[in-house]
Amino acid sequence: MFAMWMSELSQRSGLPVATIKYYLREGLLPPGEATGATRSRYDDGHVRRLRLIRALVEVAGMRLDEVRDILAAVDDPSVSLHEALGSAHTRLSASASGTSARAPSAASSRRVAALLRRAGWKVSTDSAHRAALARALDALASVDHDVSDALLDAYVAAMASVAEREVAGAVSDGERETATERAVVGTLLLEPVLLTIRRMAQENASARSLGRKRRS
Amino acid sequence: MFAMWMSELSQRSGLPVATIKYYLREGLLPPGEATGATRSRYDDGHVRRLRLIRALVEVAGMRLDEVRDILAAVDDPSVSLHEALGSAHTRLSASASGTSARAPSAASSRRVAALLRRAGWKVSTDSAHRAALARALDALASVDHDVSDALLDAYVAAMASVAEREVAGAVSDGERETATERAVVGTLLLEPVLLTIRRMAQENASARSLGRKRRS
DNA sequence: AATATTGGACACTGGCACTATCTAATGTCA
DNA sequence: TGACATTAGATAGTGCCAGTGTCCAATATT
Repeated sequence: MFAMWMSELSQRSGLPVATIKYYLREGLLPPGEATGATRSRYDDGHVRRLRLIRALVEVAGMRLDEVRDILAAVDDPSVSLHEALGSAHTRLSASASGTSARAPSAASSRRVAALLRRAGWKVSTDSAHRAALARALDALASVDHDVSDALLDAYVAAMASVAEREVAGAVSDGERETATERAVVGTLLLEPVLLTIRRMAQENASARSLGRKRRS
Repeated sequence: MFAMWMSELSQRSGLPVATIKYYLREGLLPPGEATGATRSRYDDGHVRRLRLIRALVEVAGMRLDEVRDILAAVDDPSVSLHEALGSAHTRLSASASGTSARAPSAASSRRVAALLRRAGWKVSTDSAHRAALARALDALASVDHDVSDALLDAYVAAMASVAEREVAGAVSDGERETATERAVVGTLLLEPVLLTIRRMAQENASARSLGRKRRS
């Protein structure tokens, strides 16, 4: 447990003092141990927390209030991980920036239910994910791009095979972090990794098919 | 080609007139056909365009300037699809909100190159995706959550299998839209679908494993 | 004792995505 | 033909977010 003052915390985290104070005010960073009226000691846990905040904001594209919710769940074991992730998920589909999250259509909700039934997955009925997926399908439909069940099933199969390995990797390294924090990181920070690999797969596929077509 | 005035465009799209004017100003929506100094005719292409904009913003979480770049690429065939998607991708990793996109570490860049070599994928050397993936890996490392090659390979395998079906679905329906628009929609609007299914897979997996553990 | 740092409070900034107001020109209907 | 509504275009204002900056009084440090 490396102890340090504010200025060193700022240097180690690479963030301005003013920003760290702001995160303290917003409840994103727990206060240091006060050693008087004008001084507090911070430790490497604070450094780690700041790095996590920045990663969540910069890599996962989360807003600070979402980050706060996630971190609260990481710290408080009485909040279920899935509740926290569910609320964080709202971001991607709908209430992105004030848009009142309209309810998904009944048709899409039924499609999601059928999908989960085919997959044999156990996903709680009131999970935010169900609504999020249904709304995403509605959005696709609104631009005349209905998704086939075949593609959805392909996604399900792909994610099922990947989820196993993700769970396996989650217990690999040491135990410096809590299990919940590892789960959060594994869920949120790996999203851009998966998405980028998907785009590469598409670039590869389209380059390949264009290559075939354009053979002079 | 349904022709209409501004008020009807507003009603059909569900957006306030002021917002539509704003999109016109910002170059997100092409101007209508002017029939005088104070009147223009719009058609259902404008309605479709507005729906696409809202879907990109609400579902894919894009900013308006990114949407503009994407739409410019959709309209102007001289801009390559991959360039447009590459620039849109920058969002997810780094310059999310002003943070100057620092360069990825050499180690991560090498890892990405090795990954692509193993996969046998053809991804252009200066593709934004390479840097994006390397930066995402750096972020993971910064929170002590290094990703195993095994997991990355699993992602590659999963996305390779999925990309085929995506390309197959891209030519299904009619030809009301341009090929580029379909590709954009297929890439961007399906991301939340994939991500949500991944979270469901994790919820299912964790519920299952907790169930095993907690068997009283 | 002189100087530097800090916690805490508060005000201010810049970017984004709208929203509102205004004007002059133009449709529309009685 | 005249009263009324609508619209393009220009400009200004709003609310939210994520910081930044400034001040002050209370310590540390030298």
